[in-house]
Amino acid sequence: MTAPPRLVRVAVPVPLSDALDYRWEGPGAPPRRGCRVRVPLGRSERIGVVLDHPRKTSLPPEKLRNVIEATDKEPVLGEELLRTLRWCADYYHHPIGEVLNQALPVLLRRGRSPLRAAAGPWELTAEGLSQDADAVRRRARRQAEALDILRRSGPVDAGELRGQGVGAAVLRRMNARGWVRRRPQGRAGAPLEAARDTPPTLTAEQQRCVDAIAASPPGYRTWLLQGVTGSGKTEVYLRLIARELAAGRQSLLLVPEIGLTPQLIDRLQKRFAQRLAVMHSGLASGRRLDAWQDARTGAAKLVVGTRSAVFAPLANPGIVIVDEEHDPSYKQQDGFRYSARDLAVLRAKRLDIPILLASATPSLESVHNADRGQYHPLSISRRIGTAGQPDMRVIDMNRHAVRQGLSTPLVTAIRRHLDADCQVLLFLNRRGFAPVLLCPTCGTAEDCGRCDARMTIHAASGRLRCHHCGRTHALSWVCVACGSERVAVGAGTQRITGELATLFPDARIARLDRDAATRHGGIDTVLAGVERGDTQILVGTQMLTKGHDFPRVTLVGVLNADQGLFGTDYRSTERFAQILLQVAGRAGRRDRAGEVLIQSHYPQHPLLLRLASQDYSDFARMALAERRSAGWPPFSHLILWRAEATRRTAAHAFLEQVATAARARAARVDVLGPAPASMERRGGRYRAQLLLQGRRRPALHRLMAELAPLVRTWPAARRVRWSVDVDPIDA
DNA sequence: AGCACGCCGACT
DNA sequence: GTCGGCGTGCTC
Repeated sequence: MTAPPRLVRVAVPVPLSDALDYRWEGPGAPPRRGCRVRVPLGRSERIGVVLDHPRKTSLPPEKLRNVIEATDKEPVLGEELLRTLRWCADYYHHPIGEVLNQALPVLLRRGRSPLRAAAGPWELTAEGLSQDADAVRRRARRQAEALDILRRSGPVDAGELRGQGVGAAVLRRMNARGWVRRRPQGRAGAPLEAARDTPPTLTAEQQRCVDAIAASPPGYRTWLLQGVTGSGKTEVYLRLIARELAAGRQSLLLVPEIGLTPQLIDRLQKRFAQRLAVMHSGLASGRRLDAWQDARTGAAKLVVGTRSAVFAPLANPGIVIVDEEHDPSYKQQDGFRYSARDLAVLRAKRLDIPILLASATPSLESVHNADRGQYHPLSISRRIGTAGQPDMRVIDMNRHAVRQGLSTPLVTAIRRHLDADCQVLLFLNRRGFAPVLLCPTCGTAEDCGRCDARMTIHAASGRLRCHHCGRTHALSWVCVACGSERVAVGAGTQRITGELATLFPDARIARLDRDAATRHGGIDTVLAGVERGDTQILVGTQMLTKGHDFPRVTLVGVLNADQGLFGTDYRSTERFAQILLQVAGRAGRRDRAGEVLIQSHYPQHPLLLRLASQDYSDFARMALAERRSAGWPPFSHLILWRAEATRRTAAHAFLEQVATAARARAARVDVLGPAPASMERRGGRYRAQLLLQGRRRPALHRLMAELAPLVRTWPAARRVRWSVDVDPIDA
């Protein structure tokens, strides 16, 4: 009688729907759920996470392979996260191994120890101390130097050692020999600093929000805070975080993009310096692991991060806060397409703690959830200070002279505000000099050869660039077709900036868009210039809309509102309203009254008229009524299959196959398409999509639970690039 | 996704 | 005669 094999079910980071079974033959008990293991896969090895210890497997015994080694003694993923991630794999119909992988910092994915990441100083071990430096010197000069330094000065930071000629590779080798080790160090527990700012007195409305949450019974509850721009939502977060700190609990604060919210991070640091862990994709992998570890151990009492921080391990969570909850950057747009906002709510529910979703312009889903009693509404309707709501007006572009995208009334207003020593913000959602290079003689525009799009003129570099695939080439004003001289049609931020320079030769003008942000010193430099008051006119794209507080801006100009008025997908109205009100909210803060001017050729457009009142709730009610009558989310649910291939037919044929399989199984699910994507050709690939729409989620997910694993086994699925998008935000 | 195997063109 | 193109198939 041989004992039955001890089995472990391992989620391996490959696009297979299910976890794989392995045999555990190692000494001792098999690793626990949530521990990483190194396993053979085909001819290579992977790091996977143990999900289960099945009694038996359906796999023929000869195919069962052994776990190579246990990577962890303690689970890297706790029960709560494991369950949540399992749920994610099911809900988003994404391979479990890839979902788990995504939730781990990259160093852990590669098998590193979570503990060894501690970026403490290096020190000698007893073994290292006993080495004869001179004997070592003959074979390894650098190692001998390291021995000398560490013997002389005790623990030394890696940076310091590098300065003295001892690189990371040398230390790694010595570490492998057991001569040196990294002294563990609590990174978030940096020297305690006194709070450097004094909390301001709350307004009555702010206080009501804090009190409502504080007074509610402990446990899960979703609060939806709708607070107009400039109403001091951040201070509400800070008070809630402080409450949790006092109770010894952690707070998780999600923000759309760290790079665009330096002011928020700055405020958090000033108030909670010693207990803050910041998590975002821009961090070096070591720092990221540090932050992850600090969150996990509880050393960090406040975890702030972008989308991926929703998977932060939390030792002792007390509250979750999602800032600008409507922001599209909470939705991952490739691979495992999760919504961090939705998952934050799910996690809070599982952790049984309150969650606050906040925005001046909440998503219609959240408004709807508040309307039907799922979420508890809170609101702040008044701004801090005496400024009040800005005055908003639409400029009829058909009735006024326009030069390079700037109408006479707007130019007059800019002059007036500059004369009053105030700042001006101009919003134009279009980078570059001009969006079209047109030949007036033969009427042809220069297209990107790889996308269904025009090339954008970037005058500064003298090049043409496609904003969709990044392709660029030299700019020639001579028409390739007929030899005539071509012209730049339309205006981007560069052109506007140039035009302003001629109109206001003495004004200090800056530009904030992706191009400007990546080139000189970045966003920070531009923002600092505006904050200091050096910059008088700031021209920018969407970046302007992301929560900056510019106290001296009194005029906001929206240069081309029409771009947003005629979107194609069901969400474009909502998106436009959010962008418009967010950018308008930059006008006038504290004690300065604001003015917003919107340039449009359709001044009577009902959406513009409605938004001019700046009553977002009123807009949301109307938009939800439209969604209801059209049967769009949140009154139905969507799952979008996308496919792209170098040949148009391949993408289409694949989705046609999916559609056929779906229709054969669909009960109470509408299968719409396949249809070409909104920009069919992009980067030389043809893109198509197939939409599954259902009144109720369970029917949709039952269908997908069968369909997705099935499709993954199709050979055809290997020949096109495809993905599944549950709750797409651009369908 | 990797990574092999496997069968057809230009080169040490 | 081989190196290597990517189609096909599999991974516990």
